[in-house]
Amino acid sequence: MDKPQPEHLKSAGLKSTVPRLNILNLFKSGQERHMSAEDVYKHLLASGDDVGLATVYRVLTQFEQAKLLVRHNFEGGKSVFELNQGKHHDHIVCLQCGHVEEFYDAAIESRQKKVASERGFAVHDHSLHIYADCVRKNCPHKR
Amino acid sequence: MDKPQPEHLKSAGLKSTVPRLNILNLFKSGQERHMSAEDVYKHLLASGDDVGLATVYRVLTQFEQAKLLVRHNFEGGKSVFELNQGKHHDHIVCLQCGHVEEFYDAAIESRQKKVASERGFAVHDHSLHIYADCVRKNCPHKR
DNA sequence: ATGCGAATAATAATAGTTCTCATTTGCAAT
DNA sequence: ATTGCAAATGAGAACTATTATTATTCGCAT
Repeated sequence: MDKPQPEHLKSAGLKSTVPRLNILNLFKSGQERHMSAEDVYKHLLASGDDVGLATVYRVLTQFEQAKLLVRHNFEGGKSVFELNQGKHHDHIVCLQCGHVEEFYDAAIESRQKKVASERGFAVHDHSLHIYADCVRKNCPHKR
Repeated sequence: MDKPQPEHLKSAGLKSTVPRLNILNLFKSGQERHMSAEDVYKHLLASGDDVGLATVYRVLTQFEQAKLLVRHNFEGGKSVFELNQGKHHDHIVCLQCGHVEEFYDAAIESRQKKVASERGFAVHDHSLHIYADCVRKNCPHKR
């Protein structure tokens, strides 16, 4: 269906290889927005692309450095990645079903900058995760 | 020097044992505010208290559940604990020296609640970590 | 087509944490 | 004070996520 798009890899200084294209396309396909290394590995195997788990880890890290992906460290120890679409956002994670919802709040962002600069810090980065339950009895995000 | 204070353990429904008292007192001593399991383990061994690493992990988790301690998952994968002193706060972590500074911003807190409730989530918890550099050339928080 | 440096796959190794289970301990009831 | 027993501990094995090692393979400029 969708052809590989090596331009993004080349412009990131990465030579275009089969595993890299497969991983990038998996994220671009939009099937699942947030995936761990294990998730990516399983998706690729399931769709017949033979790949090594170590390669998945390496490529995800490279993509993070190339700013193609963003890494998140949610509770639970494992890193989760998502396509970097330019617009920063924070996350609400449902503790019942694991569903991740994104949000952006300008007021929160600007207060953070203020707090940090008042204390003499130059902000690199931040992570804001709200851990919550879907309110309704039948959690709408069952997996 | 400082006597054990079993009241806190009892009221948390935990029977007062030697390792638990030692760990609680270590945090209360205030020497170091933020410690990983490994940190706690080393401190205890260094002060002559023989303890098992598995016990440290177990007790830290129990103390978290009993709300005696708060767990933080900063970048880097390992959990860090601090004494729960009632007042919630967020953290700025200096990427140069690892120093952790605490802050509280009412505006950020209330915006978070608003964002979550608008989306039908009941907030359990949140974590906000700002990763930054101390602005000055000579980072004031050298370790 | 071919050669070389980079990338890969398989596997071993590591770090952080949890589990298992035999032994010990806290403490309530004698 | 002793005893009994459930709960807690310690030692090490096991587990999970991730990184390192290395021989083989691949992308791509020539």
